[in-house]
Order: sequence, then C-alpha cells, then structure tokens
Amino acid sequence: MANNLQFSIAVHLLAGLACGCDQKGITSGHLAESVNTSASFVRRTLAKLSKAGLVETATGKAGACWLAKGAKNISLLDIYKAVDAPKAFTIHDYSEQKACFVSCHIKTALEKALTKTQKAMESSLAEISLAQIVSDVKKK
Amino acid sequence: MANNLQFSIAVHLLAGLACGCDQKGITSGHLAESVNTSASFVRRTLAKLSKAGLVETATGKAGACWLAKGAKNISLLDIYKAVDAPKAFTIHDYSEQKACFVSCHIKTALEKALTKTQKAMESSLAEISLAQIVSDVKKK
DNA sequence: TGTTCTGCAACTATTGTAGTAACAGTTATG
DNA sequence: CATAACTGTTACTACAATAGTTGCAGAACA
Repeated sequence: MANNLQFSIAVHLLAGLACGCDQKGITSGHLAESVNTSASFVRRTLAKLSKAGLVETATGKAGACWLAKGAKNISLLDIYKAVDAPKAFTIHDYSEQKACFVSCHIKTALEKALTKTQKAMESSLAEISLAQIVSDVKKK
Repeated sequence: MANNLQFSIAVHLLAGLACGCDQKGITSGHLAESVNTSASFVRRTLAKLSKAGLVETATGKAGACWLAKGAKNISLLDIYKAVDAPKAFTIHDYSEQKACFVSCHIKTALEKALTKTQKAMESSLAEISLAQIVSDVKKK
C-alpha cells in the first residue's frame, strides 16, 4: 500500500463500464465485486471520475453509472488527472541552509527537471485511450 | 511524506558533491547540513548511490565521499534507478473474479500501459544530466 | 591508542492510503 | 404514501511505507 492504487482501480472501473458488462448501467456494488473491494470505496473513486466528467451517475433506487463519453474519447491522462495521481517524483521540502547555495537553489533546478519528466509521462498517457485498454482486455 | 523523497534528496546530494562545495571529499555530516537531515540518513542514501557506482567513499578517520564519474556522465535516470524510485503508477493486486473477464485480464492491459509510460518517463530522465542540474543551480 | 569517520542494522514516529461504517438524500416501485 | 435500493459524503480505523533516530562495529589516520 502507501502507493497510490486509485489510478489503476479507476482504469479498471472504467474498463468495466466500457465493456458494458451488460446493459446501460451498473451499480457500484456490482463494480465492487469485479475490483474486489467495498462498494463505498468504489463510489469514492467514482465520485472523482464523475467530477471530471468521465462518468455519469443516477441516484435513487435504480441508481447506476455509465461512461459519459465513448471509450475512444477517454485517455489514460484524463483518468490520471481525474484521480489526482502523484507526480513522477516528489521534491523534498527542507528549509534552506543559507550557507550552502546548492541547498538554496536545488529546488528550482529540480522543478525544472520534474516539469520536463512529468510532461513526457503525461503525453505518453495521453496516447493511450480507454478503448485501447478494453481491446487489450478482450484480446485475451 | 509516504511519498518517495529519496530521489530528490539523492540529486541534491550529488549536486552538492558535483559543485565541489570545496575540496575533493565531503563528509556525510557536511552533506547532512545542506539537506538538513541526519548524517546517518545521508549515508543510507549514499550507500545506494555507491552501490550503483555513482559515488566513491573512503572509510576511516579522513573518511569522505566524492563523485565516481564526471557530472556530465551521470543522468537523472542513473540516480532514479540507483535509489530504486517508484514506478510511474502502481497496479493493484486484487484477486481475480472469475465471473468477470475484465477483472481477469485488466492486469496485463495495465502492465502494457505502464511499460510504455515508464519508458517515456525514463528516457526523459536519461536526457537530463547532473551537470545540467548543477548549471541550473549555479545560474541562480 | 584514541579519534573520527563510514557502514549497517534495529528501532520509533509519521502520515498517506486502503478499507469500513454510518447516515442523509433521492427515486423507482408496490 | 411507504418501502426498498441505490448514490454521495463524511468520519473513522487499520496498515504499511517512509523519514528520521540511535547505536555500534570496523577502518584509517595522527
């Protein structure tokens, strides 16, 4: 644990919805079975996806959820941002030691490197669509 | 916390060594001041870098450490691998629900996506050398 | 021989995340 | 209208990874 699983869980959930495991709507309880966790945790993740406009939900007795767009129009980057997954790496946050100029300026240098790396990672994610994932799943 | 800071700390340490804050060797205690942590923690990180062949150390009273190669020949990817930093994202590890084929096959689909993304991230890190970081630090 | 460093291992504390539980709000349905 | 079944949200517990500390054996040098 301690590592962020929400991203892969979110992809799992969306893949499940995209496969249209059945009709037009699936309940969180149903999804929870597939991911093997509690319905409540599914809903928490789903809530973020919903806020990001990737899924739509209906409340009430016949409550359910479904994809808000076609699987082709959802990239892994959309999902990555929706669940607020962690950056490529984290910059430490020690107080600066004035006597050492490395200590004082390393942060900006690291930020520059992080920006570049993050961009590379995100554009890679952007190239993968949910439809691609679904087709990989079905291929097996 | 809980996030992995060792990578950025390692870069900080190496940048300190590369700047040759002074003579040819620096003690872990000295480095610790710059990073603002204990000497022992610095040594733990340094040990990984040493195993990866990025720094060399001397024991004994006049113990110290210094870069094993020129800063131009050390990439952030070398450092990333040396400290065993986490992957771009983590794949969840739930037991498969045989009734749901998404559950059974999502893992391989995710692995494929992870491989691609990881590669993008690593090649981005490979393009940044420690010398680049040092020059950014000095520029300020 | 004593000092001062590294190297290593064991330990504690912190904290982010998974996972659970509970409850109010909503809407089909009988 | 009452009930049942779902969502949405918050508060809580449990756990595990990491930062940070401490202590000690071993090495080198004066």
